[in-house]
Amino acid sequence: MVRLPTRLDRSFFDRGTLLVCRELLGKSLVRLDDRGRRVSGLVIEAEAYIGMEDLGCHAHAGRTARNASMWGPPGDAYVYFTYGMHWMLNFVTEREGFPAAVLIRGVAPVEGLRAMRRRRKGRPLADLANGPAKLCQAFRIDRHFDGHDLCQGTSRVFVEDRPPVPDEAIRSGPRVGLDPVPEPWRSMPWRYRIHPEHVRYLVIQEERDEIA
DNA sequence: AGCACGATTAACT
DNA sequence: GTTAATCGTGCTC
Repeated sequence: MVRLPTRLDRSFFDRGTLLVCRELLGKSLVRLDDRGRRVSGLVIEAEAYIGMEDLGCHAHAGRTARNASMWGPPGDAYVYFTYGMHWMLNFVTEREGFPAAVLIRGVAPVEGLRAMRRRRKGRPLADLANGPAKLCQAFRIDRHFDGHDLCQGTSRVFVEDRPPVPDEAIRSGPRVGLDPVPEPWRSMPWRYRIHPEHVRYLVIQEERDEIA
């Protein structure tokens, strides 16, 4: 029997951030455009940012207009602007009032490759969404989605369930880009990614819709 | 009002 | 390996 993919609901995100981060790997990030067309890809890399104690987390300096979404309910988006040109997509985790989120750092394109390539100025498949700012370009995600409820039925950005990825296919290590952050936060192994060989296998399962 | 910085990327040498 | 791009944000004056 064929099961239609189901959208992850709030209970998925209302758990420990490391668990959510780990389990987001292999799920499908979906973006619907204004005509209902799908751009999608499998989450292949993600990082956890957990609470005000975590000196690598934007929440550590307290709540501001920019990072307020992190204190919101699980399943909301936290989208912020950085380096004068880049947007970053996070999913808020844990109970409302506790600031934590998972940064989506990489996606393997599956649907809407043409739209992605247009938005990414004709770059090769491998460079379409293999970075936190790149995937926001490819999926056209910006401040419009900050504080947006991704679990609501009308959301144009959401995550669809997929089978769990086995532990053997997953690597973890220190988070990226935290050079000035003091230990132990700088070295916490809160970055998770799927081994490239297994990504290849998963994408084949998805039957990618267009020729590279 | 001014200023330093950034959970990055692309284009260099 | 290095570095410019580019600007919203948060902090200081």
